[in-house]
Amino acid sequence: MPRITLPDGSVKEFESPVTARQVAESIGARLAQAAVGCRVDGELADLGTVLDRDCSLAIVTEKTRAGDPDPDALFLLRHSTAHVMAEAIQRIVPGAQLVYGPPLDTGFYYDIAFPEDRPLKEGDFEAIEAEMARIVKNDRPFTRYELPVDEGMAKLKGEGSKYKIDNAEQAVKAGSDRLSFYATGEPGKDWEDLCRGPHVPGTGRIGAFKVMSLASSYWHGDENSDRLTRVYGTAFFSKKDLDAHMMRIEEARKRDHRVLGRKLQLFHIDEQVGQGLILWTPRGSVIRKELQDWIGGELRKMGYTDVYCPHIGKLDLYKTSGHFPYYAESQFVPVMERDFLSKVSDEGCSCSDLSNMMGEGDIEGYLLKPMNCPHHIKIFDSQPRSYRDLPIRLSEFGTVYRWEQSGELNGMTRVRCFTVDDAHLFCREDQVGEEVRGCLKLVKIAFETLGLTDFRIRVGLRDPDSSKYVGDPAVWDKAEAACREAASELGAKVSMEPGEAAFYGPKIDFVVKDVIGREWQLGTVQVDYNLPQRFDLSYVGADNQRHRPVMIHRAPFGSLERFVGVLIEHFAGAFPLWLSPEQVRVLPISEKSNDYAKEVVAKLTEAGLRATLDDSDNRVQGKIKAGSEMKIPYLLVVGPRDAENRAVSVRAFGEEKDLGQMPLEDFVAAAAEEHRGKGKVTVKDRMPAGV
RNA sequence: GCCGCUGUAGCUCAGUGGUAGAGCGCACCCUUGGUAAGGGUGAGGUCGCGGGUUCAAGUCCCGCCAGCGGCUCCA
Repeated sequence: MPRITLPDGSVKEFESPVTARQVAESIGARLAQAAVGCRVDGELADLGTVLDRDCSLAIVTEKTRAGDPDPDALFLLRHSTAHVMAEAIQRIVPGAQLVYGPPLDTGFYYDIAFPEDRPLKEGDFEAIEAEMARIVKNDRPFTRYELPVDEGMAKLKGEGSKYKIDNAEQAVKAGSDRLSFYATGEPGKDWEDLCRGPHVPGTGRIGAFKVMSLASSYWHGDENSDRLTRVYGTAFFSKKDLDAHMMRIEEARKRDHRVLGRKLQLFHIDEQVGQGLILWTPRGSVIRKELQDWIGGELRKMGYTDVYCPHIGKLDLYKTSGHFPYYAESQFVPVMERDFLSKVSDEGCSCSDLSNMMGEGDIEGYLLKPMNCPHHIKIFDSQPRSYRDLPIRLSEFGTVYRWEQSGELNGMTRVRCFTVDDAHLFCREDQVGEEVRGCLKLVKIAFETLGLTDFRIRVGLRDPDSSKYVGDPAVWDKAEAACREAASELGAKVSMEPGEAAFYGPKIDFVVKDVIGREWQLGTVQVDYNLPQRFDLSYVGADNQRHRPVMIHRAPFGSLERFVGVLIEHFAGAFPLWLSPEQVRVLPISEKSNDYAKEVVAKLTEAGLRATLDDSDNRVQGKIKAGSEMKIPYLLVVGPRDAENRAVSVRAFGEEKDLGQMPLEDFVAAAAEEHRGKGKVTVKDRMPAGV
C-alpha cells in the first residue's frame, strides 16, 4: 500500500506497487507526457521506477514549476544522449570499447578506447550525428534491467570489456549487490550498456544534440594507464536551446582574452621569445601600470614599504627555503657558474651525472626565482628587529619564473614568467589576526573597485588527522581562528576546507566569478610558520628574549598576467575609463575640423587623459566603426558646429546613440573626474539634462 | 609532459599533386563628409621549420617547433 507524497504536500495512496509513470498519469495526461524522470525521496530515478513503499515523489519535466530549465532533466537527457552517441560510435567503429560516459554541466562526454588502427577523427562526427539522429528518430525506450552481481559479471566477462568489468567491480566495492544495465530498446536485442542510470524514457525525447570535440584522457586519470579518447557532446530538449548554447560559446570566444588581446593590441606572445612569456605592448602596459599605481597607493596608506630584488638568487637560498630541489621540476633549470661546470667536467662528470646531481640538489649555481619570499626574508633579516618594529610589510611587484608544462600554458592565465603583486608581512603572533584582516580588506577593496563583486572565499584549514604540518598545533588553532573570523567578517560566501591548508599554514583564497560565470582563483592570503623557522628569523621581544615572527604572504591580484587576462574577459575588452589604454578619440568630421580636433586632443592630454586623434580620410561613420571596435570609452565627433561653440559631440562606448553636444571644458572636467574617481561619476552623469 | 586537431599576407580564412587567393587592415589617389565602413589603385607570402616521395609538393610521408581542445600537474 504505498503512500506517495507529492511536492505540493498532497498524498496519494495506491493498492499495489506502481511506477512513477503511473503516478504521473494519475495526476494528469499532460504531466505524464512531459515527464522525463522523477525524484524518489529526492533521488533522481527513471520514470519506470517501481514504488512499492511510502515515499515522496516529484515528477521531473523539462522545466521546473517556476518555468526554469530543470538541471535534473538536462542531466537525464545528456546521460541518455551519451548512450545514443556511444551506440552510434560503436556502430561506426567496431571494436571501440566504452569506458565511462557521464553528463556534465554543459553536456556530456564518453571515454572510449579505440582500436589502434582506427582512431576517431573529427571527420567522423557527421556520420556519428547521422547515426544518432536515426536512433533518436526510432524513439527506442531506455529499458533498465538488473542482474545479481555474479550473473552481471559473467555477462560482462563474456563481452570481454575490461573497462566495464572494472566499472562493475567499483560499483560492487561501493556496496552494490546488483548490477544494472540499460538497453536502448529491447534487452538482448538492441544495444545496451552497464549503467546505473537513470535515463529519460526514450530516445525520442532527445530534441537536439551535437558532437562537440575530441580530447584525450587516461584511464582512472593515471598517465601510466591506458590512453582513452574523450568524445564531448551536448544535448538539449529543443533546437532553440542548442542554438542558444552555441551562441553562448561563440560569445565566450569573443571574450577570450587571447582573441581580444590580439585585436586590442594588449599583449603579444612571440615564438622566438618563448612559450608562456608575455610581452606587454604599450596598450596592455597602460592597464598594468594603472593597476600597479593604484594598488601601490593603497599599500602606502596601509603602511607597506616598497622593496626591489633581483630576479635570481643562489641555489643555496632555495635549499634553505625548501624550494630546491623539491620543486625543481617546476623551475627553470638552474644557471650554473662557469667554474662549477668546468670543475665537474674535469672530474669526468657526464651529462647524466649532472642531471642526477641536479635531482639531488647537489649543484652550485643560481636559480631564476620561483617565489619572492626568500629575498624578502633576507631583507627582513638584514638587521636586528625589535617587537616594536613589527609588523614589517615589504611589498614588491616581484617577477617569478616557473617551468609550467607546455600543455598547460594558456594565454596570460598560465605562463612561465609572471609578476606577483606580492608582499610579505612579518609580525608577532598576537598580530596575525589584525594583519590577516588588513590583507582581506585590501583584496575586497580591489575586487569591488573593479566590479568583481561575485566572489567566494575558501579558507584552507589543516587536516586534523595529518602530521604533515609544521608548527605548534596551539598556534595553528589561533591562526585558523583568526582566518576564519576575518573571512566571515567580509560578508561574502565563505567555505571552510579542512585539509586544504598549505603545509606551512592556513590560507584564504579568493575565487572570483566573472560575468559569464567562470570561476578564477586570484587573490590569496597565507599564514606561514615554516619559512621563519627555516631561515631562523627572530625579533627581540619586550622580555628581551628572541622570538620567532610569523609571516603572511598575500597577493590581492595573484599575478598581474592572470589578473589582466581575467579582467579582459570580465570587461570583454571594454575597460572602464581609468584602465582604458585609449580613453578618448577625437574624430574630426573632415579635414576642415582637424585644427580644432587637435586642440581638443591637446586639452584632454593636458588634463592627464589618454587622447588620440583620428585624422584618417575616413568619413565619420568609418571612424566611429573603427573606434567602437577598439572599445574606446569616448569618441568625440567634432565638426564646424562644435568648433563654433567650443563644444564636442560625445559618443560613449556601449551607447547606441550619441549623448549629444557638451562644452569642451565641461567634457574635459567630467572625463578627468571619471578617471580619478575610477568611474564613480561618469561623463554621462554630467551631461546636460535630457540625455 | 601525454593524446587529438591546427599552422597559407599584419588579422580572419579559402585553396588537397600542375603558374599562390579573398575580405579586413596598410600605402597612395579621388571624395570634404554629422554618428557602426563612400570609391579607386597598389604594396605585401621561402605556404611554421627541416628532411623525404614525385617529372612536379602549400597539397602526400617522416621529424621538429608553435597554437588550440582536453588529460595530468599547479608551492
